[in-house]
Amino acid sequence: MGRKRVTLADVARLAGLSQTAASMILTGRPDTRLSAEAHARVHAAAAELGYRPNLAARALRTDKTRTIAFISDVVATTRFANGLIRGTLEAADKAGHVVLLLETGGEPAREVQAIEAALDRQVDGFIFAAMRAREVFVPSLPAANRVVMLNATSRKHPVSVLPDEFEAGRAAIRLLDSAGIREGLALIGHNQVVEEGYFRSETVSRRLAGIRAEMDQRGMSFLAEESCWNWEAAHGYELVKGLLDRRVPVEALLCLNDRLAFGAYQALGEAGLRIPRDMPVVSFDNDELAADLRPGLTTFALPHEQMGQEAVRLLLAPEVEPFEHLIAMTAVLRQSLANIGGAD
Amino acid sequence: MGRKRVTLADVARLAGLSQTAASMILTGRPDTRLSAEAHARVHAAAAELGYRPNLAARALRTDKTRTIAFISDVVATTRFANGLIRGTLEAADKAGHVVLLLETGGEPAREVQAIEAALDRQVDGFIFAAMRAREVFVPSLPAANRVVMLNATSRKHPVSVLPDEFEAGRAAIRLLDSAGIREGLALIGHNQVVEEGYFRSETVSRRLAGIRAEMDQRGMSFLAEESCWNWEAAHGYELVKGLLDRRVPVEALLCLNDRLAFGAYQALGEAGLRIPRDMPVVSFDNDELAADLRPGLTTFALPHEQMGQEAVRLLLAPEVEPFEHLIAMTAVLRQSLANIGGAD
DNA sequence: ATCATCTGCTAAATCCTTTTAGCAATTATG
DNA sequence: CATAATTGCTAAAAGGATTTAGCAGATGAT
Repeated sequence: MGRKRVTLADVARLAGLSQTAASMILTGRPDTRLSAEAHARVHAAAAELGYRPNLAARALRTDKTRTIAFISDVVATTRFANGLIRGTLEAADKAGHVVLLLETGGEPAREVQAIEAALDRQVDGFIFAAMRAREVFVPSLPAANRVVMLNATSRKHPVSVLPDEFEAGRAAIRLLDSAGIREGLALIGHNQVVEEGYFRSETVSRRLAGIRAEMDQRGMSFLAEESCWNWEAAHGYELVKGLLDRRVPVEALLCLNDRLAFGAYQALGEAGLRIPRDMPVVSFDNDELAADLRPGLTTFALPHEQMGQEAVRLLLAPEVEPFEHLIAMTAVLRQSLANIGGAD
Repeated sequence: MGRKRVTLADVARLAGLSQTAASMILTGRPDTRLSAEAHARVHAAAAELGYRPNLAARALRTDKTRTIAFISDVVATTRFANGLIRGTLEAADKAGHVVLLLETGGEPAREVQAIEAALDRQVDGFIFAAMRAREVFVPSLPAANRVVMLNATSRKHPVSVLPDEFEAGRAAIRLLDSAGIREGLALIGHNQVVEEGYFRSETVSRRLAGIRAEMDQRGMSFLAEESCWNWEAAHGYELVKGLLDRRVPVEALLCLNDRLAFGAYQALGEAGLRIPRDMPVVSFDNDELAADLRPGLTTFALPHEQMGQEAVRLLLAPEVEPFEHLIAMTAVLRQSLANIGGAD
């Protein structure tokens, strides 16, 4: 009940040594000359009393808090956040750190507030995460602070972690080709503006660039490129329905994300077309719903969890190359593409 | 560059007053007798220097950190987490607090670790969140700590925030009845064990209890109750396909969650049945996918965001009734149920 | 024997606030 | 007019760690 917190002084007293000695021993200083016996006594005393250092006091002295700030634009609307946060949490935990979660809604004013709140608490580093990979405005920070951009890029802060979209684009084409699909392929969700990288997603433009590069190399080309602004299920439905209504002789779909693919499934279902027999479908993201679709959707997974882990690793590493760190997107093979040995 | 952090002493010096005065003025103490002029000078000095208090120092002195710990079993697997976290973040932000996010995977050892990490950082309160509402084991905490259970219950900690599942169950039946559906109704996802509340979900058993209570009152009963253990899309598919194969003359489906409903859609689609004309569907959760289904799924929304907000409110309120605080689940009307003025 | 070096340890300062106790001058009270 | 109360403010302690500077005794070098 009324027992006060155990302090270092208590430990020192029980061990019969000075606070200095206790501190040095417990923090594991390297070149101290304290005896083995002193070490043993201090550790024993700490264990006996259940000593836990007061981190506020330590922070006051050392300016280190073993806390990292995760500042994201939106946790809310997107299920993508989960993986990034989970990976971050996991890696932080392993490194004995803890995560302060802050959300800005992408509004500069709230970004400034969030940064100040984090600075006030003397976090050891910042992870700025965007839910759609893009160039993010980051208000200026005292130079000493370490920053990693997660699923985002920034002029000021060159260390960033991104999915390897270009390579995924290439791999998707290779996968289709190796399944015997070289013609009659429709691209669902092409968007000129996105492709040029002006808006929304830095990386999705690379996804497309990878697709086109690999197709060029193999002498392939799209039979149709259906374009839309947003990439929701409803848009996928409309685009594919349009294709079918116009009787374009499409033989396979490459959807730019899983929600578009979901919409495509709906349109194909209504038209009585079977996947993959009548129409194989390949997509990107590995959204949760990809596994729930019937048949399961073959898709290239955004490696969010690994990205979160990598961000923490970079943040805490003694030194780091100031580059983009690309994480591979692996194919998740399901039944929407036939002739391929499938896994879950 | 090399400029050090501005401290309270700097502010006091510039204002020509003592640190004590500066502290009292900036923390807005009520009954101090400092002159209006002193107030003005201190505020001016603080503004001029861009003073921000060192929260570590303050925490050391006051034991308050304006930080709350959000300890959850799983952020990962479930999209439900988003709403809870977002609501928490929002309300915390409004109250000038910040959120430490910790994940335990439901493992007691990690729970203990997470609590210690949070205690070490002197958080002002704990929110324990479970992704499926249930009784959660919480390792013992120093009695002084405030605790709110979010989407969870605990013997030790009586303040909890839960969705009002019972009432939602009743409302679902009322909604079906008012749409003219009184017979031929099938329940998808019934599960004896869940209903008795032994496992997984404290609240889903109430959902069922509400359904049954309202049906009894109206003299209604189910034509079929299809039971399964897990509530994934695949199970919904199997159950509904089974019903159709057995030619049970079902006229409407009440699914216990949206993923089951998703599976039901798939089975109905394959059988060539139209929703809602041939088969209306009503469900629970308002999962993200409910809006993306065709037709849109009418469902009772889990009010996760409000729940998160309420949890913070309760945590920071001066005093609180040690009860369950139930948050209403509102109907989201879409096209899967006809004869009802539909929204969105 | 003398001086330097090493060994094993500690006293005290420091980080930055908040808070307690109290001082000196002024005003009110009997 | 003496005493009490009020006003407006400050010095110093406290909170719990880390770190700097340095002490006393033992050992080694010359």
